[in-house]
Amino acid sequence: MPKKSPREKEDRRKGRPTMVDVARTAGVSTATVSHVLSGVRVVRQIRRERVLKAIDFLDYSPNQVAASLRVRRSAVIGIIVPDIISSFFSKIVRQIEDLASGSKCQILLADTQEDPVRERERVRALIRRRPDGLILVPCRDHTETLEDLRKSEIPTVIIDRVEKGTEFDSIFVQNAKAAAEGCTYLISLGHRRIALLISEPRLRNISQRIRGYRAAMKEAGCDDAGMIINAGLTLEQGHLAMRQFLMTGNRPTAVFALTDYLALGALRAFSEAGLTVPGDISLLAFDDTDWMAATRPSISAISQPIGVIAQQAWRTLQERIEGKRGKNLACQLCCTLIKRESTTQL
Amino acid sequence: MPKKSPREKEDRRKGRPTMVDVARTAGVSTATVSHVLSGVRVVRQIRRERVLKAIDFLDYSPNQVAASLRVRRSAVIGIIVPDIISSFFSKIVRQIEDLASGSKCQILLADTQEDPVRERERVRALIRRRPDGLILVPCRDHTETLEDLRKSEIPTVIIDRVEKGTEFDSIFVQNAKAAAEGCTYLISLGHRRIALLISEPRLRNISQRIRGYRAAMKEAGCDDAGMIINAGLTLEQGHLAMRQFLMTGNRPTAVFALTDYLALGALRAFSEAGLTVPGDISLLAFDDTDWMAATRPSISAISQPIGVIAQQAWRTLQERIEGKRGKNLACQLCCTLIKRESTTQL
DNA sequence: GTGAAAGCGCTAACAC
DNA sequence: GTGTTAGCGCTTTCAC
Repeated sequence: MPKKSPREKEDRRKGRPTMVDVARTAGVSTATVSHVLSGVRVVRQIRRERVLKAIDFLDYSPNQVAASLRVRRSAVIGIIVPDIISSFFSKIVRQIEDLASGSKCQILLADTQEDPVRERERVRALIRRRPDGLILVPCRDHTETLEDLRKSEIPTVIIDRVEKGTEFDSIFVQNAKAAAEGCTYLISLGHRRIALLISEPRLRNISQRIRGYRAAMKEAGCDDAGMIINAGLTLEQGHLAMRQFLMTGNRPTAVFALTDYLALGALRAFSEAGLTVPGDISLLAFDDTDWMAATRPSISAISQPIGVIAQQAWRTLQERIEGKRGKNLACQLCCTLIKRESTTQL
Repeated sequence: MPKKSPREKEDRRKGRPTMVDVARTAGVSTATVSHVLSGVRVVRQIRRERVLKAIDFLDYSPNQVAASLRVRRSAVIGIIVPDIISSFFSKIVRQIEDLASGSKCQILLADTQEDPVRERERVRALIRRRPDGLILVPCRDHTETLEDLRKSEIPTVIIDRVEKGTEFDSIFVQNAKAAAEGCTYLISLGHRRIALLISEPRLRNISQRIRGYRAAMKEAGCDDAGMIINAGLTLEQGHLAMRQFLMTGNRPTAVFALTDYLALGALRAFSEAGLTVPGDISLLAFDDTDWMAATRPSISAISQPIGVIAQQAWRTLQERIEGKRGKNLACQLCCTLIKRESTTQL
C-alpha cells in the first residue's frame, strides 16, 4: 500500500522492525516490550500476550548490538587459536562453543595461523568488539599481544602456551610430567635409543616436555645426545626432519613425537624408509586424535584432558568477568598415557 | 584524585576512554576524531597528529559495537557448521576466517553438533547479532532454520548440504559424479563386490553419492543389492555397522566410505576382523584428510576442493551483501580422486 | 576543514 | 504495573 498516510508513519518502511514498532503495534511502551523479553519485571498477562503477538506478527528479532552497547556487556567471548584445523585446538573450540551456548553467549573466532603479527592484528580487532572475555592460545609464549590484552582490561585466560609467571589466568597441562611418563614407558619396554621429535623449543610447553624427556632418559641412564630432532610445526616439517634423521644411520628404536602432526610426519618418513611400526620402530605421540585409535597400527599417545581444560578455562573466565576472582590462577592438569599398538617391547 | 572538580568531568572515570575523551584530550570535535580514524574526510595534519597522540596517550580503542549500531553494518559474518572437529568443516572455517580477516571482518562461530534443534537456536542467536551475512552448513537439507533465515533477510550462503531447488545461494560438489568416478575406479581394479558405507541417506549430498555409486555399479553390471551399509555420522557408528556387515559373511572386496570418519570406523572394523588393507580388502574414502596420506597404508580418497568452496562462498556472500547479485547461485564444483595404497588390483 | 547535534535500537532509572 | 526518557559510543548530515 504505497498510499502515504501521515499518521501511520509508513515511511519507516526500511529495515527490520524495532522495539518501537513492537511497542506501537502492541499499544504499549518500549519498557514493557523490553521487560516481557527480559523478564526483569512482571508484565500483566494481557499486555504480555499482546506484545508476544506483535513480536510474532512483525517477525521481530531483538537487536543485540544495541543491547550490548546499552548495557556494556556483549555476551560474546573471543577465542583465538593458532590453527583451527589442528585437532587439539578444534576440540577446545568445540567445547568452549558448547559451554558458551549454555550461557546464552556467542563466540568470535580468530585463527592466527601461528603468526604473531597476525595474532596481534586479530586480537586488536577482537578487542574493538568489546567481548566480555577472551580465551587465547598464543603462538608464542610472550608477544606484544599480551600487552595489548593487559591494557584492554578484558578478562583473558591463556591456554596451553603459557609464559612463565604470567599475570593472566592460565590453564595448561603438566607437560614435563607427561613427557617423562611417556619416555619412561618407552624405556620400560626396553628402548634406550629414543628420539624426541619436537616442534618449537621456544614454546614453554615444548621445552617442558623436552625437560621431562631428558629427566626420564637421564634417570634410566640413557644418552639423549643428538636424539632431539628439531622439526617444526607442520606434518611436512616432521616428515623431512625425521627422514633426514633416519638417513644419518643413527637409528632410534623408538620415536616420541611431541604433536599429532609430527607423529604423522614421522609415520610417513618411516614408511618411506621401509620401517614398520612397531616392528622396526616404536612411536609414541603427544596429543591423542581419532585416527590414532583407528589406524593400523594404532598409535600410543599421551592424551590431554581437553574437556577439563575447556571447562576450567570457561569457569575461570566467568569468575574473572564477574569480578569474583582475586589473584590469577595457574592451573596445571594431568595427562593420560594411552598404550596402543605402536609401542612394543624391544 | 578523588577531588570532585565540576568542570573537568572527572566523574567519567569508569570504563574505557571513548571518542569523546579523545576529542577532549586533543581539543577537537568527535567528528574530527572519527574522520582521522576512518579517513572519510581530510583532516589537517596538525589536528590529525594531536588526535593520534591523544589516542595513543589514552590507549583508545574504538568501540565497534557502537559503530555497528550506528551504521547498521557489523562487519561480522556468522558461520554455522555441524561439527568443527570434523576436518572438512574446520578447513572451511579456517579458509573463511582467512578471507574474513582480509576484509576487516570477523566471524561468529556456531557448532550445531548435527542437531537441528540446536541449529535453530544457534542461528536465531546469531541473527540477533545482526551479522552482515551468514555461511551455513545445515545438519539437514531442510529445516525450520532456513525459514528463520529467509525471514531475517540476512544474506546467506549454504554449503555442502543443499536442498533441491533452494532459494539461497549454494555451493556444493558434484557428489554423484565424484562417487561414480570413485566407484568406477574400484571397478577398474577388478572389484565387483563393492560395499558403500553411508552416513545419512536423507542428506542430499549423501543420496547423490549413493546415486553415483549405483549408476557406476549398474553400468559395470555389478549388483549393489545389500551392499549399501547404513552407518551414521560417527566413527563408532561406522565401526559397528562395518563390523556387523563383515559378520554376515557377505564380504566385499572393496569398501567405499562416504566420509572420513566412516573410513576410520571401517579401518577399525577391518583390523578387528583380521583383514589387511589392501590385501584382503580395498578402501576408498570420500573426503581427504591429513592422516590418510601419512598412515600405512595410505588411504585413497576423493578430495573436495575446499579452498574453492570457501572462496566461492565468500565472494558470493559479499556480492549478495552489496546487493549486486540477481538470481540465486547454485555452484557445483568438481572433486578429485587421489589414488593411494589402500586401493589395489583385485 | 571543522563542529554541533541527531540519531542507530536498546535498557533502566525515575516518576507515576 | 506501566510509561517517559536519558543515554550507551559512534557516524554523519548540516551548517559554518
